[in-house]
Amino acid sequence: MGETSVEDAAAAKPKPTIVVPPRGSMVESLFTSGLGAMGFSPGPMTLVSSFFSDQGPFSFSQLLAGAIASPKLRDYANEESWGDSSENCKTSDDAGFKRNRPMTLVVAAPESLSPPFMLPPGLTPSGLLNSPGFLSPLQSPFGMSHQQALAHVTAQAAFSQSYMQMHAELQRSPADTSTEALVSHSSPSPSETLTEQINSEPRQLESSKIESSEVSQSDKKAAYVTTGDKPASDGYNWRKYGQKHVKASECPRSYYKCTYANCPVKKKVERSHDGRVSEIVYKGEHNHLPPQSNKRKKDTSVALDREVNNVDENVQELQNDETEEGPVIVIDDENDDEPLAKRRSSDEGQSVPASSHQTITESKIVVQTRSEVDLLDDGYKWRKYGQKVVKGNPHPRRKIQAFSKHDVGFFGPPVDQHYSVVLVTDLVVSNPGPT
DNA sequence: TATCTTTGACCCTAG
DNA sequence: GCTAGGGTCAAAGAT
Repeated sequence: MGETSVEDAAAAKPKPTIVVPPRGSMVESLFTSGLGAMGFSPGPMTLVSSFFSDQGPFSFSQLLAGAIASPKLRDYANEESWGDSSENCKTSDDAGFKRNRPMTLVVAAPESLSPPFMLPPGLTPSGLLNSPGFLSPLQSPFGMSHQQALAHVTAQAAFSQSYMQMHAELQRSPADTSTEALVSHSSPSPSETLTEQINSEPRQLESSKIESSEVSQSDKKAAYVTTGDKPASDGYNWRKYGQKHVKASECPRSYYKCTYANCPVKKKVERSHDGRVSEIVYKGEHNHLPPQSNKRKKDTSVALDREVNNVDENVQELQNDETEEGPVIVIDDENDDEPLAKRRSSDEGQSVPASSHQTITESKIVVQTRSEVDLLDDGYKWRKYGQKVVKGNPHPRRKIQAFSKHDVGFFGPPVDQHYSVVLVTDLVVSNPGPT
């Protein structure tokens, strides 16, 4: 991922904002009360894209922008007075929006789409991205890194927006605002509904995949990225064929192949030093149904179950790390034609069928925060590994790195003492599974 | 004995 | 053409 492109992305577009409101309950209650009871059963991208179906075909990026730009949502934000003001959030004229917003979470939208979009209250970015209500790794069959989760945040936001449209009269509930409330909800949340949908029937998966394919027509890359996946329950058998330390990550990376005959699917699993899974990257598409019985080897099951447990632990810890004030986060999703990573020609041939449903976009997420980068409240710890003066930017750029794939340019405070941080990651819109 | 994991070496690609 | 880095192979060891 080129640093230049990150600079371009940061410099080219003004970043409208999404705001993390103070701890509240309404949207949270949306996620906890569940949409499943409403009888929804399309795939996740169907759900998201259907909200904007009357506006023509959209890429995932556009969907995200659409969520951000929703006037309904803005109206709702005004009504609820979730946040107080910030100069960085002067992307709309809604004074009410500015009134009560605390530290802000800002997600960028295309230039023409400026109204901010409110995220569920009561969640800091880290908690938000890792809460079960947002397709937690345990619930999602393919999980996501926190940057990828950012994209899901906006997708979920679009989802909640639609929900709010359908329930305009929904009253504000005094629900528990604690993270535990999100964890222990009994009825399926919208995200759960989505996840269950993905998990359920191959036929439904087919539908989901088609939707995701439609959503990301412009994407040219294949392979899907997951984090904190639930390997033990992904239904497939894997054989480890390699492990390596990669420079981009402090975590050792393990390589797995699907053991099914002639199945081209591979996955990479990265673990942190303490053995926790930090990222799982799938590549290719299964050409078979998942094994129905417990045919997996005992060792594999044990190892993978351990991964699942680790991911659970991670969610808990990140939630515990939450603070009241969240950073300003800007999502700038760009679908460029840059190669995702070096790929061997043999891989390209086997893993990217012409009709591949797997899509991936290289996403740049700009985070604005009042805090120093080391304190960036996204639930992860960062280390500085470089600093340089960037042409056209009076502030030195500090480079920080988290687990892997997150190349970050860090700018000085541009406005109102907010720092801009560009996260570069692989945003996934995909539904792995049998065909 | 079979299967799986480990790990060093090799291959390929990008810069 | 060289080098660095990621991905894969395959022999050896472990279970």
